[in-house]
Amino acid sequence: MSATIYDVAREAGVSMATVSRVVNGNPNVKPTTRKKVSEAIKRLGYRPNAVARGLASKKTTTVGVIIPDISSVYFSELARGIEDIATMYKYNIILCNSDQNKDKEIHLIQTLLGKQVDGIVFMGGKIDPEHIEEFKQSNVPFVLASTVDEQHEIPSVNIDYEQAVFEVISKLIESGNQHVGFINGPVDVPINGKYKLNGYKAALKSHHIPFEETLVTEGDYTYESGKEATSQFLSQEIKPTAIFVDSDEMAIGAIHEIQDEGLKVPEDIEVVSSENTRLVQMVRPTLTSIAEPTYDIGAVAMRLLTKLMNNEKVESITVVLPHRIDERKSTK
Amino acid sequence: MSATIYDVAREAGVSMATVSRVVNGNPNVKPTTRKKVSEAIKRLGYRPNAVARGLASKKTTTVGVIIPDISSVYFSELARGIEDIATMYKYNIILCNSDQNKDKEIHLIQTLLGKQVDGIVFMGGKIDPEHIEEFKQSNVPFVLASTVDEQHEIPSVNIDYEQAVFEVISKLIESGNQHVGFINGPVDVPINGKYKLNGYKAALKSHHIPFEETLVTEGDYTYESGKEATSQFLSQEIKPTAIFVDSDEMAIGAIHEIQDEGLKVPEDIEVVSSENTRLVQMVRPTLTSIAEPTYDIGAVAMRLLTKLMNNEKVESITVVLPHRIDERKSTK
DNA sequence: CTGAAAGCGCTAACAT
DNA sequence: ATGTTAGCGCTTTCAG
Repeated sequence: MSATIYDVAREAGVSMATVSRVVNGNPNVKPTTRKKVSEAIKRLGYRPNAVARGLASKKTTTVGVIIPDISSVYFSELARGIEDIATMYKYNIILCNSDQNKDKEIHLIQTLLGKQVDGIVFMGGKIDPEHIEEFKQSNVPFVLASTVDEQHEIPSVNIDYEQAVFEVISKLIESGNQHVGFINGPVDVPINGKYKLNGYKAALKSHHIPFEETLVTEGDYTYESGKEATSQFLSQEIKPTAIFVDSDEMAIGAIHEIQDEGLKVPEDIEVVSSENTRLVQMVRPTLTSIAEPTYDIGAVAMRLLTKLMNNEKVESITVVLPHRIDERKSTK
Repeated sequence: MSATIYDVAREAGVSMATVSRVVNGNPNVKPTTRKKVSEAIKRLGYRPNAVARGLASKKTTTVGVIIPDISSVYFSELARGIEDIATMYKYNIILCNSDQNKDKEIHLIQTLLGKQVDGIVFMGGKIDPEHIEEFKQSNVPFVLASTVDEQHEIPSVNIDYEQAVFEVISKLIESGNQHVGFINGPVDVPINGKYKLNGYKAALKSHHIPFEETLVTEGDYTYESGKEATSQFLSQEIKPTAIFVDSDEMAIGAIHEIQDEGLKVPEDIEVVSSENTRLVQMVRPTLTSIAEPTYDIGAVAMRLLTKLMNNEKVESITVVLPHRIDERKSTK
């Protein structure tokens, strides 16, 4: 067995309260006794038991992170942002994959709360009343990262997806494209089905271009689905001369499908993507993309959570990070 | 405050011991009392406090995962394998990025042990005596994933890197390449500097080809470093006609550099990669690669850890998973 | 089948 | 500046 605070106290000839004080850096300890205790600690190889500490103090310095899929490039960059800031503030993270499945999500929240995490960063698709209920019932703060709560009740960190898509589509139209295709992500998640789609429609409208049902489709973020959607576009009567794709992986699929059909990007068809992961550099032509600050979304979300856990004042519960559009070789 | 086991006991008119039994599925409870307790639990919205349970039982059902960088495609796939199996066995994981920095690694181990994790999956570069010391001092099991301990003292899950590289290089030689380049990962990690390099040299030797210093170089796994290393190769007197690259991202860099120089893959230069992540499908030509079962390494490592935590018998402490070579369009 | 009671290792008043 | 003393919420003998 490893040494306990009691062993250290005995070894150093002081009470456990004093040991606790030096372990926790409490200044009310005479330097000489501090030294005595420190030596006893070293001699015994004492390491504080965080579980006991958590039970007594009701703080675990651990936060829960619920993420759809850590093996996705996009989410793993987000996760890295979260973890870096967590580390900076001395928190550890319990990482859970939800696969965007609501039952799993609810179950994970329960498990994490049972483990007494001090807060939770949640990434998911659709937030519905059942989620909100869980968030509110719990007595620890939640922050949504890259996930929107349409009611703006829950703290969240995002970019303005609608605006970003509006800009991209407008640019494409203004540079002469009358038929702009849109390969969206699953539309049951509001970011896609609502905000991004709205941005797309708004851009068309403001340029007096009629909305064409067949130019909008849905993929599942895989390379293959991007390829298939593009294949469908190319076989239609109304073919797009530019395609906006909701993920880098799908966008690479789109480019390859276009090239496989003997067409050129961007000469024949322009392609714009939406995540700006490292992948954009790894395809020829390199991908123009909405530059979503993925890492930063995670980092800012975690930072916001630390404030909430600390009962610090926060200016705004809903933070919207700026985005850019990084132009590369897949557009003219 | 949320309800405690004591509240439930009172509500149900039983002792806390009985509540504990029903919560833990102990069969020694009369069905009627079980029912009474279950109802009280539901009524009060009772949720067991895992921290208290952990303190009393000395088990946290949480394992630590130390990983170089979760945002890397390779490691995030490994992590997903770990997490899936952990979930299957009712464990949660505390995920920590080490950046392959030894001081951080040691510090993380300390932190995780302080949090009383039941076991640790460790991924890193070089395992040296200081690590081994930590592993042995602790009283919880460790498993190395995709990380070799040259002494075979610590349980680990890997593929046979030396053999895999031997096969790849042999194939390349046998199909007519006299000059095979090798862009390795950082050689201070034994998997690269020792095993993979040995495999490379052994293949040359068995085909009576002299080792050529300038055909072996080192990258840092980034796209850019793959491109640079290749550029260097192409400017040399002795140019490779085939290149084996230690990561998909670097391999894509290599392909692009070759193409940017007006050469063709595989006609002028063949390229083989080594991770077989999803990236291999996302480049043209698609990448021939050593198929390392990344997800499985994580999954098997976690499974091994569960056995160790459970004091189950394990056939072998050192598991070597099979690998394949998946041929695609970047080789003839 | 159920209850009583003693901790698990630590923090946090409250004393001194 | 240091010690005493309750718990924190649960598991786990040990009785009965």
